[in-house]
Amino acid sequence: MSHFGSTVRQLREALRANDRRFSLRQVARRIGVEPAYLSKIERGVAAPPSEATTVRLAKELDEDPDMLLALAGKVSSDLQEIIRKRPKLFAQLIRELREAPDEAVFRIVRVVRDGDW
Amino acid sequence: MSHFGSTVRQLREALRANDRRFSLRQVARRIGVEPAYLSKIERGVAAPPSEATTVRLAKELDEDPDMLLALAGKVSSDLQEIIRKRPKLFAQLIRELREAPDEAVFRIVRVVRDGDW
DNA sequence: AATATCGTGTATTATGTATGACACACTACC
DNA sequence: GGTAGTGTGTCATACATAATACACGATATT
Repeated sequence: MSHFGSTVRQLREALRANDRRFSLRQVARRIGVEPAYLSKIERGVAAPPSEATTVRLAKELDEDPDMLLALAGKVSSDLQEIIRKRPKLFAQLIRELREAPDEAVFRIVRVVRDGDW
Repeated sequence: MSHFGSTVRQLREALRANDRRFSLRQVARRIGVEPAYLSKIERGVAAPPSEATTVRLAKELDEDPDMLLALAGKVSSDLQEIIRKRPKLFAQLIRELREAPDEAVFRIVRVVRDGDW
């Protein structure tokens, strides 16, 4: 469905071009899974791994964890927790922003970050 | 952990006070699950049900689905989908708003809803 | 009193999730 | 040309999720 596996493979191969420590086997070893499993994941034979494993993989490949989690069809559990604490409020906000252009959302982020409200 | 079951029971009993159609059995029947299962859920013997069942239950009890889903430890899949489409953007926004007061978040909702973006 | 309805206990099941173990063939290196 | 490293195929497993089926005793209704 979504190209989680192929994206991972692509990222890993790119790193590997400059550093032979990024073989499938060595990466698998560093993130703590069996090579056969990572192989299946990269080829889409196995579904994307758990959140924890996906995050370790993202860090290993120097990629944004939220990005990789999204490709895996997941949303980081810390974000979910924030939403669950005020479900009505955040549900409304997020649905309201569904179609808002990137720039508009980012403008809000900036306003909130700089904190002059 | 969280009182999903007891909340459901409380909501149902409240409705039942004025309408005997809100017995556990009849509610279970209307939302399409076995009475024994709903019984276990209300007592916390079984974990909260699936998202679909939780939403049917919320509607039956005239409660906000996002609220009940939150008590069930879940986040509505339609919200997750919105986030997954622009993970970095929404992740940043939500984390930025983690500690923001309700009123501040709601002000943003209002601006977005009414605003010219 | 008979009947219907109620909530619950126990046992069971189907499906999905997240992986590990081991063997094999290919390639690269010294 | 052996040794080490590589990716992959097959099989198995442990655990969680999401429920159903049936029986039973208590309560309410007519």
